[in-house]
Amino acid sequence: MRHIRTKISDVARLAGVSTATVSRVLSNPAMVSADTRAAVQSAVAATGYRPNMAARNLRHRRTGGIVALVPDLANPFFSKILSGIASVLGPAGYNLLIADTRTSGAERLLDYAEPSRADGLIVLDGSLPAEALRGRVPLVEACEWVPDLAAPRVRIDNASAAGLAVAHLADLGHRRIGHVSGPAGNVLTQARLAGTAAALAARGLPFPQTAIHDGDFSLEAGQRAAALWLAQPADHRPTALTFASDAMACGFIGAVQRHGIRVPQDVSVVGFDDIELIAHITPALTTIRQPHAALGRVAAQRLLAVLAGQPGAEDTILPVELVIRSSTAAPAPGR
Amino acid sequence: MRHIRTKISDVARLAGVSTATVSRVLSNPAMVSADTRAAVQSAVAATGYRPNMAARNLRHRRTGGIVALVPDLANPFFSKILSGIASVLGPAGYNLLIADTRTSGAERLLDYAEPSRADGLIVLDGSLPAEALRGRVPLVEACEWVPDLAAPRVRIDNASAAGLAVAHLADLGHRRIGHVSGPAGNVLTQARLAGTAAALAARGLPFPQTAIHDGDFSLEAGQRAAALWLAQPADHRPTALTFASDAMACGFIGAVQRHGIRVPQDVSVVGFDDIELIAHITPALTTIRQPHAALGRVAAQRLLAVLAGQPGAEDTILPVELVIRSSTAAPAPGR
DNA sequence: CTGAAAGCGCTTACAG
DNA sequence: CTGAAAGCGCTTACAG
Repeated sequence: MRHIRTKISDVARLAGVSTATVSRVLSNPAMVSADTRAAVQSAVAATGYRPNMAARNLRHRRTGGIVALVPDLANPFFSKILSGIASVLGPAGYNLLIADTRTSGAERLLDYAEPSRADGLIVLDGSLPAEALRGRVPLVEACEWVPDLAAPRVRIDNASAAGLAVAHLADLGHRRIGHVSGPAGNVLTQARLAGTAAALAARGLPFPQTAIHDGDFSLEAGQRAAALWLAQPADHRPTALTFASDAMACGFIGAVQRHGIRVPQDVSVVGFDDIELIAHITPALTTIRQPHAALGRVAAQRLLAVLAGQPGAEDTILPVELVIRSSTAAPAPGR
Repeated sequence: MRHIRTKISDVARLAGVSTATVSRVLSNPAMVSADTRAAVQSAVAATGYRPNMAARNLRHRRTGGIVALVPDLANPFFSKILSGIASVLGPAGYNLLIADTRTSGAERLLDYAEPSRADGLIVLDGSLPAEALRGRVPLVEACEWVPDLAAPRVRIDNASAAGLAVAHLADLGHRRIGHVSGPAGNVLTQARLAGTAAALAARGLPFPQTAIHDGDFSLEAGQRAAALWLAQPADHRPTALTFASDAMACGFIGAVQRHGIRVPQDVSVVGFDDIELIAHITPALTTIRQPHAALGRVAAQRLLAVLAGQPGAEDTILPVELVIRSSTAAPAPGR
């Protein structure tokens, strides 16, 4: 089925020129006279020749590949980001390699940061060890970031985004506002929690420990938060909650609804991310929209700039947006 | 920041052996005497040497990469499949390259099917041109398939899966059952539509043109189907609908709920896929569960088998499961 | 068990 | 404008 691959020497023989000339026609046609060029081009067409990338890369000391290090490929949150990355890397002539940092061990992580594996790295996992990444292949961080790693970061302002959600609820008249956080140790968790606390403090609203539920971004964490919330006395528990992810907000809403609680009449909910389905559930979720595709695109563009020798050290902060839908309302009178 | 990469000759010099010996210690240590091996290993450790993949691949005439051709990376449907693929490719020593067939042109498609680019292909897009893929790199098809392309396929039995949904609704007592299909021309659309028609016919139930809505798997298509369904007279329209995707089912439910229609009291809905959120919305969606991660894993395993020289021509059919939740019930009396 | 040498398929100074 | 030659960094028959 598969025939022997034609190589540059086959084309050279057919065109009656040297391999050097064939190579020049392919990479820098203007260097070659029109006649020779035409002869080579027809030989290329006749043989269906396509250059061997491994050989070309070896010669150029590059790989043509960029690795995206994803914390959890199975999480749909990353699909639009990866799509954004792919949309700029492809046209720029780079391959997109994807590695799931959770399933691949630390040893493989080092492999990915090898110059012979990839020309650059897009790091989407802030929990990676800085020392494994430092001083290796050029990289940019997107969404999350590794605390002690100096690299261009493309991200949102998580603290003020979280503040936006709080402000919206406070404006509606809520006084007891709770927060369901991301996983402990995650950089986003800390930033969003801090932003929540700051926004609450700025309005003179309380933020006791009991108003904070430890989550992990998952649907199940939202369900667990619902169980805890339901267990609190109705006149003490928060009348509104902000969540560090839409998935958790969704898990919470589903769980409380099964207990006869109405959203937003009995409790207001604000998510975080603006994943796709969330606008179509009932109630449609009020949330903080992250520019998923843009985060991926801009991260890829910045990496390309670094590879082209224009680092530009500052972080790129992309804007978020509060999307008000139907899961938030003024608190019930008397609450 | 980055120092010159150490290469095999550096290690050889330090260990006082030839590059051939270093190479042997790395790839086939048993070939080398214990003393030499130890000397080489400590030289490797001292220099932090890691082999250059491009060179090794060139010599081996392989790339170490597998390309997954995805119809739309932004669609979260693929995240678990890709995760399954990555979980077997990584440990097997392959890189996973991802290409979005919608954003990359036909020319780039040919590039991906180049032996110098990838050792194999996992095709997740049935709308690709067979001739571009034929006679090139080894490949397997997963989920979807290209009609005229002979290759191992890893998929579900879409027709009987669709039949499962119909049978469930018929068992509940529904007589007017509709279907919202996938995009025209898609192989899954055809199989699921045929399975729906066959199951309906087997039970002597009607399946008029008016009971079929043309969808495209998207949330918006579900909304459009809702508008059409709402426009039909209540005593004529289907009392239950099966959908070719959960996203469409979700769009439908959201839209009809906003019009005061209750699911499942006023209309029963069965989705297809079992994506993550769907169990947490209200009502929780009854659906056909596809084994997403397993589809990816098995596809990768079959490709590995092909690359190892054990093709095994038949398709692998993975089982599906009807997951009954809360979006289906007996039709209202008198309907 | 080990080394010298050829070669994987390209590209690019260096001459001419 | 074009060719001969070296070399990118490995691996593997082939000798010994």
